[in-house]
Amino acid sequence: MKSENNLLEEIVSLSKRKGFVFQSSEIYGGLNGFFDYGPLGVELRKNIKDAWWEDMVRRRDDVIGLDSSIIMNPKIWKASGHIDGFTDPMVDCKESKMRYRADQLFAAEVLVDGESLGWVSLLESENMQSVAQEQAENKKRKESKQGELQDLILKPYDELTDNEQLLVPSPATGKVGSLTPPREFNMMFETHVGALRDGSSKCYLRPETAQGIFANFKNIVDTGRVKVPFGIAQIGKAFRNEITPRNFIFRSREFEQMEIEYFIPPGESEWQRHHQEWINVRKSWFSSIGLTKDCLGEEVHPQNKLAHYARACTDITYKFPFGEHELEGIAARGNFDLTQHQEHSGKSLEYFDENLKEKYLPHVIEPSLGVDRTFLAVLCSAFSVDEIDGEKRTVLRFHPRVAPIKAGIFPLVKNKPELVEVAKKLYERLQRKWNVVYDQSGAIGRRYRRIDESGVPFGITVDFESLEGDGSFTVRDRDSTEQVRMSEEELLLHMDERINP
RNA sequence: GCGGGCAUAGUUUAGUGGUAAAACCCCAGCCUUCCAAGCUGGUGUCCUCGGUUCGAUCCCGAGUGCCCGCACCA
Repeated sequence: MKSENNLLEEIVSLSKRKGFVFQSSEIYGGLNGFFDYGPLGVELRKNIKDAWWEDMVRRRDDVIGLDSSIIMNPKIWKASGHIDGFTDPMVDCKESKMRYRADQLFAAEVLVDGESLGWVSLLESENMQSVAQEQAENKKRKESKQGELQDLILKPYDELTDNEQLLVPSPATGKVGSLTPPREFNMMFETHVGALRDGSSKCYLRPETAQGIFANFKNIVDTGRVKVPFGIAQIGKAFRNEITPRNFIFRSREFEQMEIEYFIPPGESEWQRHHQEWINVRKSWFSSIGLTKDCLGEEVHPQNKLAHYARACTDITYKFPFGEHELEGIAARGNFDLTQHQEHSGKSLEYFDENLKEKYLPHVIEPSLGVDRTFLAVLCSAFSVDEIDGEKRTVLRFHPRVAPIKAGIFPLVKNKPELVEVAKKLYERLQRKWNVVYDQSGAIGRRYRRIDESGVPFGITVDFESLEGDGSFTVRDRDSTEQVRMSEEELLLHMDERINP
C-alpha cells in the first residue's frame, strides 16, 4: 500500500515538474478540489477529448454533437431532481464520530400497550425489520415490561420530527442524545444571474452535462434529421461541491464530462441490447487510447442500489494506485429524464417513430465519463521507470494518439550550422501537422531522456548522414529506444500511421 | 466533517532562536558525431496571518493546502 501511494506521489510531482497539472491558485495557497492544467496537460486533455469526439461522434452515423450552456434555467434542476435529490442530509454521532446518511438511518418507537419504551435505530438493510424487532424485544425484556409489543414502524431519520430525532439512540453506541440533527449538503454550486441577488435570480452551475442534452432533445429532433436510435454527445465542465475531494484530480469540484445520451425505443430487450453494446464499445475505447488492459474492470451496480428510475448501471473501472474506481458509468435510465422535462416544461417531448408508427418518449442509455479521471488513468498507465545501461529512466509510454508532444527534432550537435538548419526546417514542416518540439541544448542522450519524461513517442535526429547521403534521419523509438533511419516521406507516413490508427 | 502526520529552490530532501544548504532539474555560454559526459555563470516571499522575543524559517495560536485512516461520493 505504501509503495502504491508513493507511486501516486511520484506521478503528482512529475505532473508538476513537466507541466501537466498544477494546483489551482497555488501562489495564494491553493484551493481544495481545483486544478489547473499546464502546457503538457492541456494537450493531453485535448487529445483525449478529440479522440472521444472522433470515435463517438464523427465516425458514427448515429451520434451528433451539442454544446449547451453551463448555467441554465434553474427549473431544469427541479425537473431533474437535483435540487431535491442532489443533497445528502448527513447525521453525525458526536460520541463515536460515525457519520450516517439520514435517509439510510432508520428508527422506530417501541410501544408496549401504548406506553413508549424509547426508540431503536439501525442502518438500512434487507432484513432491518426483523433486526429492529429483535432490538425492541430485548428492550422490552431489559425493562421487564409485560404486555404486547406493538408493530414497529421504521422511518428514515430525516422524516422524523425534531423532537423524535432527539430520542433516537446512536446505532454505534446505543446512547440517546449523541446524534446531530441532519445537515444538508447540496452539491450544486449556486450563483446569481442579473443585478439583484434575490431568490428569483438564483441559478446553479451544472453538476452534469446530461441535462443540457435532455433540455435540447426537441431542438435536435426538430433540426438534426435524426431517427431513433440516435445519440447526442457533449463535452463540458461540470461542478460539484464535493465534501471531500481526494486522490489528486480523481475527485475534484470542477471537472469535465464526456457524455452521450443514446435514445432508443422502449422495451425490455431494446435497452438490454444497447446497454451491453455500449459497455463493449466504451471498454474497448479505453484500451485503444492506451489504458492498461489488466487495470480495466467492470462493476455492475446491484439492483437495490440503483437510483429509483434506473434499470441498470455498469461502471467501467480502473485500478488506480489508490484503488479500483469508476472511470465511466453506463446507465440505462428508462425515459425518466424526458418524462420529467415534459412534465415540468409543459412541452411535448414525444417522438414519432415511423417504423413502429407510434409516438413515445424514447428511453435512454447514458455512457458518461470524466475527462480528468481518464486523464489520470492515461497518466498512470503510461508512467514507468526502467533501466538503460544501468541508468534509471522515467518514461511516459503514452499512446501516440494522446501523447501531448508527438516528436522531438534535434540536430545531433548545435555548433554545426548545417545540422541546425536542416533540423529547423524539418521542425517547421512537422509543426504544421502536429505538436512537436525542437531542442538543441545538451548532449543528444540528455535530449532523448528529456522527451521520455514528457512521453514524446518519436525522437528525430538530424546527423551528418542526413546532409551528405540520402537525406535520411535517425528516428528513435521512445519505448524500445531503437533507432531506424528514414527519409522525410517515410517518417511522415510512419508517424501518421501510429498517431491516427 | 472527525482523528493523526506534514509544509524549506522547479523536484527530492538536510538544517538552525542570530541574514539558509545539498543533489538533481532548468536557463545562458564553451565543448560534444547517437542515450542524463565535462567546465563557467544564473535562478530562493523557509505556506499565510497573528503572538512570544532585542531578534522567529525554527517556539506558541489561528488559517490554508497536502498525505493517511474513518465517514461520504444523487
